[in-house]
Amino acid sequence: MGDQPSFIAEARREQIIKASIETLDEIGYVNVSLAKIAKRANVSTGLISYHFLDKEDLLNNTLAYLLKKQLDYIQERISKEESAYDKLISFIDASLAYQGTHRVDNIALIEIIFNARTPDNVPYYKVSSQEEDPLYKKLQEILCLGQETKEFAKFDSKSVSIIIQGAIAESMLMNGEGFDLEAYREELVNMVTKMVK
Amino acid sequence: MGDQPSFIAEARREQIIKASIETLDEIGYVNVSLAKIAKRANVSTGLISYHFLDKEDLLNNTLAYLLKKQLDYIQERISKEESAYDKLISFIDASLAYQGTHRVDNIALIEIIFNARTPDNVPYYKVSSQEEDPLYKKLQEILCLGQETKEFAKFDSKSVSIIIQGAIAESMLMNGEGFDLEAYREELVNMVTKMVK
Amino acid sequence: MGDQPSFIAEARREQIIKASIETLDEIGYVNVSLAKIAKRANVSTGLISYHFLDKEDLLNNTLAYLLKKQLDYIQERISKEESAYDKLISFIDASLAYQGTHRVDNIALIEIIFNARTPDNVPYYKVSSQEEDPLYKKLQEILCLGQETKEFAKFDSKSVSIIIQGAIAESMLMNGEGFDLEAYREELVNMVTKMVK
Amino acid sequence: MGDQPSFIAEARREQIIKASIETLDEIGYVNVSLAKIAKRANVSTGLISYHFLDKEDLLNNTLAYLLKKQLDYIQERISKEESAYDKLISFIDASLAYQGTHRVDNIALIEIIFNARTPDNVPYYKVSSQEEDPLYKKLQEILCLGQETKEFAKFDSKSVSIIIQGAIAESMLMNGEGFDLEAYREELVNMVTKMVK
DNA sequence: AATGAATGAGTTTTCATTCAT
DNA sequence: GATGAATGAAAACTCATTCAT
Repeated sequence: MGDQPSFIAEARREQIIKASIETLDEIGYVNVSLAKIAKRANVSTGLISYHFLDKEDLLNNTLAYLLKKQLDYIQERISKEESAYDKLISFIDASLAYQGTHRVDNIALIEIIFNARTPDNVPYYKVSSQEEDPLYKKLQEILCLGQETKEFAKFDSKSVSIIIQGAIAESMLMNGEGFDLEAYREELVNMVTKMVK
Repeated sequence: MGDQPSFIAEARREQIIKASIETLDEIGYVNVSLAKIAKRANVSTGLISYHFLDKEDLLNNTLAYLLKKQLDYIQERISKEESAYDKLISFIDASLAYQGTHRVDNIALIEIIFNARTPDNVPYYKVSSQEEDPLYKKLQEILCLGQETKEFAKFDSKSVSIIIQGAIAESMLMNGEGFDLEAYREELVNMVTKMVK
Repeated sequence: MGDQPSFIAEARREQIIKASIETLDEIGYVNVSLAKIAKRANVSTGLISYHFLDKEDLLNNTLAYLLKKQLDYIQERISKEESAYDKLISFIDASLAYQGTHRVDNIALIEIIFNARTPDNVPYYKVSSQEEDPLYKKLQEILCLGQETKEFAKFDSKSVSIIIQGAIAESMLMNGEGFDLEAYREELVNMVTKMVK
Repeated sequence: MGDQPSFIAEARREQIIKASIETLDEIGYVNVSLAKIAKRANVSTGLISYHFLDKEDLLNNTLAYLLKKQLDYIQERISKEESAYDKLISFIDASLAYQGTHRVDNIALIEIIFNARTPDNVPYYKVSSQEEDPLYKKLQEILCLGQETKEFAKFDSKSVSIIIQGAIAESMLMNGEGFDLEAYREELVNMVTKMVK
């Protein structure tokens, strides 16, 4: 009747996306198939094709879902802070915290970004950087703000945002007994403070 | 009579590994198949199975080849420096330079590490971190050396090595017109100097 | 909603099983492939994988189908007789008759039993003997019944059932012009009568 | 120089045939490959192709080797007896004994006979029966001899030889705890005596 | 909106065989 | 005589996708 997807359709799409996330975490992008996602979602394979154009479309939607979830989480924390410095620390804290509390989402995110390619074979990790990534924009915004308010020293905000994002991303890959997230957070805040002040 | 592989076998293996690297760069881990690698190497698929146990074995050998190549490159640069600080800057310079001069190798490396999983589905990027990665060991070694010689201030060498590695790794993903590697290098050296001194 | 396979699925399964039987007869277990069975059944290979777990599963189902068919045929004949002796002769007659009227089924049965092995390489002909084979049980039952009713003399029913089954099985392998089934039937009944009376 | 195969060639052929027998026993006809036989014989696959025309030729030679071994064994025992009856019992004893003492050879024999087919897809078990099989001929010879000497009663020697061969063959398939070969031998001799006298 | 049946292409792997050395 | 390198075909199986119902 209308153009909007019905409630039930929207619910199904989310159900499938969630199954997709769990499957990505469990067996990895390479081993993921629509059949396995369908089984986990308790629906038929045909239904996935009905709700999504194709496999690529499903994974793009899953990626968008994950990115939005992460962005919302972090943005909400930042918005509570006033000063640029407090926002920056909050950005780091939230980013690190998200890894701990949303492990499955995080793995799924990594799996898609580092495995998916556009139809002309450009890797997503090359596409979705800096220019377009809202998290990158947010971080740079904070750094620029701090420089405007003289909270921060002079530096190339682009480069520093890459360094900070790298420090956050790299810690995602750490696991096992050897890694103490709390200690890392403290040292990272330390170092970032040295960098920007 | 010996157990060592013959010259000709070794040459073929390297030929196949190189074809594997180029194919990984071009179409990505997910789309790689033995048939495509074979076509690029101008050999039959059967020959790949003859020289390698299976696909996993081929990619493990490709990974080892790439890691050794990268490590050799960086280590050679570091060894020319005397002080811990010079070694550290050299480590960063060499790491960034390697990205520029070995683009294809680098993409192939990323593709394998972020896509391959062990038979029981543990991602390689979780397996091959810190504890075992010789590059990580090298970096930490330099940091500890600097602290012993009082060149560097006190800090948690593990955490700082993650930050530095993250800054290097993150820049690998940058490409396109927006990114100025030279400027990034300069700012990174700047910031690392602030961190360790 | 139920767990039972749909009518159409069941029909397809039987169609594939029948194609499997014909193919086994024509080219033998060793040369059988899913592709050849699919071609004979006029379906795609994928459909076989859709309806059966794997090749082993298909052949196990084919075997079960053949065994049930044979057992039903023989049991129906036996049940019409009253005395143990009549049942015994009926068992032999039915067994021999089945070979003549179900030549293709019989070859397929032999092909599977003498060629298939369990995943740990135990031949089926070692697995499916005496203890479990319902035909063996039936035969022994008849022999024991005859001994209880004093129709038969004393003898080791296990051994005699092996002798009789052997005589039936061996004749399956006879073909060509030289073999006169009717004469064999007569002599076998003769000899079995001598054995049990 | 001459036309006869050299000693060394003959030795190699036997080495390969023996490896072939062991492999047939272990993994069955269906799973046998030249590569596996070569590995067991500690030679290259190429060498098998050098000494035998092709796979079929190797298995035909293996079959001939096994049949001769079995025939020699049984014939040697029979020849020691004088009367037809003693020869007959000796035939049965030797046949049953061979199974116990040459288990591996026996399995290999079964595997070839029930799996191999001629190029036009006629199963070996249909080809090698009665008319041509020397063991069958031997058995029939004994039965006819006994009838000539009046040791035995009148019966169709062809049919009875099938019954006896069947009784022997069937017991080959028996294994496991349930089967008592000694008891079976005794009862079989019993019954055969009833049949022929 | 949803399913299950079906396809055809593509996957990895194994195989018998050949041949230069 | 013997090897190891190489091929091309065929194997079993999985997959994304389509479609009738």
